[in-house]
Amino acid sequence: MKQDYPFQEIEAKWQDFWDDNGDFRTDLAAAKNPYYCLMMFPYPSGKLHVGHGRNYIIGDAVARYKKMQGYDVLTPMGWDAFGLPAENAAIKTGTPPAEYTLSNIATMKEQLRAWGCMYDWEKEVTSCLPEYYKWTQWLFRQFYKKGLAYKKNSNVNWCPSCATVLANEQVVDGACERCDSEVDQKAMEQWFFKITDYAQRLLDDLDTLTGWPERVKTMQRNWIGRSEGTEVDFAIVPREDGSTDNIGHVTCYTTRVDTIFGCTYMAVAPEYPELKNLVRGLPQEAEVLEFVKESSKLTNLDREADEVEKAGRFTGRYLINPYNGEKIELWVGNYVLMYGTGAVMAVPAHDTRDFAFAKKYNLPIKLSIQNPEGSLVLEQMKDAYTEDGTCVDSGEFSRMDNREAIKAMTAHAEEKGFGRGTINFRLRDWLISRQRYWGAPIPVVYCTDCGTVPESEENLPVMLPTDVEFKAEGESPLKGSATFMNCACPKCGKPATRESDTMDTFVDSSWYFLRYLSARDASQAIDTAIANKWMPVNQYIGGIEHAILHLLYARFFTKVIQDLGLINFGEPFAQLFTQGMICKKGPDGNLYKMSKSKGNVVSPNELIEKHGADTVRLYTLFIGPPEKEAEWQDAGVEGASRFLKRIWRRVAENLDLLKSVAGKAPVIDGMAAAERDLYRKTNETIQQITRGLDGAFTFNTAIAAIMELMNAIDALKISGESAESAKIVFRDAIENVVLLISPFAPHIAEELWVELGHAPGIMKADWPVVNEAALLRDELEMAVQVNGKVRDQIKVPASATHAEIEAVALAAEKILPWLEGKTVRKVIVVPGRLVNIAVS
RNA sequence: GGGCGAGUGGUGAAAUUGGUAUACACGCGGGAUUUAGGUUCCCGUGCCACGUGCGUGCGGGUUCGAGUCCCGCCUCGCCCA
Repeated sequence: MKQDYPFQEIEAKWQDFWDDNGDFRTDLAAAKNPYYCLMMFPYPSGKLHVGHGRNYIIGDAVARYKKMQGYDVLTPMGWDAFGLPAENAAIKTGTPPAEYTLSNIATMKEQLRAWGCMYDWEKEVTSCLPEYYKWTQWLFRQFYKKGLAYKKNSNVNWCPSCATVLANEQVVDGACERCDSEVDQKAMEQWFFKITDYAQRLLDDLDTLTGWPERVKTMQRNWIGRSEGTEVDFAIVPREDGSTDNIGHVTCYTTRVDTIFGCTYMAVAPEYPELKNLVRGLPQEAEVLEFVKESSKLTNLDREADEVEKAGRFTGRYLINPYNGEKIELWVGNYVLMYGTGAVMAVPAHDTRDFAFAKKYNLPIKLSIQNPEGSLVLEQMKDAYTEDGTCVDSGEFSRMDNREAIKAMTAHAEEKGFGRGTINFRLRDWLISRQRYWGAPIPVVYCTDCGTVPESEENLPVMLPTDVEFKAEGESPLKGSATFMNCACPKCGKPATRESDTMDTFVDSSWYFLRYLSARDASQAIDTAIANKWMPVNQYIGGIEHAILHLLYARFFTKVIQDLGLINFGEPFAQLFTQGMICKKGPDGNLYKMSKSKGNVVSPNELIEKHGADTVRLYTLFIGPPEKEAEWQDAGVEGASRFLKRIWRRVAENLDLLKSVAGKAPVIDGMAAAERDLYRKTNETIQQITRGLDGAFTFNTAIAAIMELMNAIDALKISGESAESAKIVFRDAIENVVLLISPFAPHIAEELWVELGHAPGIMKADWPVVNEAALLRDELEMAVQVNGKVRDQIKVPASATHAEIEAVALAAEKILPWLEGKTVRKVIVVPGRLVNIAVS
């Protein structure tokens, strides 16, 4: 055995061994004790840095730990391989997106292997390959048949200079990422998934996800944004010439109908469908239409944000508040979105935005809720009062508690027929259309005779064409491909045109975890029996940045697929772990998330070459609590490296000694004190690490505990002359170090395991079990405090009673001076910990 | 503005959930081995006025005892407005 730690040699060797041995290949049908360990599949961006590594290293450590516990662990890996960067690369360099993507995948696969992160590559999925996106399209078809995929007019980001549609992430501060010109909102026909049909279930089932971080569930709840409110119809006052608009009323949605007696105007969104009709022929028409045009340049995000000033225009029309018959003005406001009904009743006295708006345009303000102290005076109000209180000037509802009034007033509206209680969600339907090339084509055909027809199942996949041109400007490259666009109508066979939109890449990632389970099955998307056996995923590991969209979409897909009868569960991920990002100081001295653009990336390749994969793994896990952000410090890697060298050396320099006691179990009776201490420490370490890994993922403290055990091993000062019992305890401790560290630093563990005389394959060894007897002590060391300050340490027999401990403490040498001239008021004994003597 | 989370040595961080604050590591200082050291091995390392002292962002409180619980602030982060 080499005296120096030959990491390069052994790491390559064991990676080959795991491959050849099929340690990470799982027989899905035969497995008896399934454990599905899933990491979020990456976008193949090119090269991974050590920040990305955290995800895979945590996942690999969990997988190895669970294997040692006897589970049949499935750890698949794949590629979220569609998306914009590949298309941008094509525009820039002319490399076709497929080529670019597949070469990135090859690079990243090698990196993962070099890290020692092993996967069942037989189940690899690559979302940009026809064998995968065929089934993405097949699922679209199922959604379409269920009425969950539909087309409607919606705004897109439009760059007038590039003459192209932009994705949200291509819009930076309202300007085009590429040419910096101002981005417009342009209405286009787009495809949507009807996720709103599932809003209530997506909300309710969050309560069943006990293995998810509360934080993520809260974020999802807020995103779904369920609110209970009231819809109220405000009748439109006819024009002065007596003509009607055939509209009748404007319906608004409010969660605070209790304030409706304070409503002094109504505001509709610039996109309000009837707005043009309402202003037709009025003096205000031109100004209102101009305002609508201006507002359309703002994205919804801008309009909700505080930075953009609330603005509006009077439409020239009036409405009647059905509760009190008052005539109020109808305005159009840029802060009103086309959510709900697209109209809001404005109550300046009790809504902050309405207050600012009313002040700006000099609109009336009316108090309708009085605070509990009764101290609100309209003239002195500097801002809206939005808290609860008592209704005032509210007709028959006056003096009612406002929360009660919401119920009573909603009931009143229902009775009179001018309103109704409604549940509203903030969640909008999911816009899946992308006017892009590098995505799964939406499998729909437009036929002059049959209209919109989904492509038939036997014609799937609708393949991405290769006769395309990538230009910075203009329409989606697909529109320029004659071979793609011209097709036969699947219904009548006549010439027809294809949909040129592709699907949002979030669609691909919404079901990949199901496809892993039948990755090579050419006959179906999902193997029901296998999916029901392996799902839900036992442990999902990924970044917090996907807390909302990806996880919500994946949950939505799972529920739809359940409703399609293909699976028998409605939630995909039983246990979720979100790891924190790795940051590093950039050249400017500030701390940033590791990324190319900040110039603070650390590549694993050189580090692995210099220190070995196990060192990089160990440091990555030791850096801090895995759920929190962490700062990468190059010097820290040295510490991890030093520790592994030390373990190696300890085995190498004592190899004969270790072998001389192989197979002999420690016997507590007759152990010398030092041996007994080490044996106890070994078992305490096993206990601590096992508890840590089963609850949270406390890798950092687990590694610290192994380091402590190593310090205890060295404290024994073993040598050839030591007693055999000492050698046995020494070997036991060393063997446990090797076993306990194997999920974190698997290569060195495998090698040392063999050196210690075991058959190759440490993952087949059992995870160590605590010997409870070893944990016992016959003597306990305890601190003695006087008035809460530690003044001495005492030793008492483990069997000592409270009274006996108290007596020892009160008689302790260093304690006596503290008690002189004082009265002992109280003595608290916490066995095994401390004695506190309260004196005065 | 609302919600959630965090604030502990020179640094990354521990603390069995109300029980000896700073484990483990980095860095730094000293020593030994070595032709040499970006090696290895020891020792030391919260602060200061060196005490009967102080110390977990700040100020109060509960308790025999508070990093941990309660009240009020300050700063930072995330999410939602």
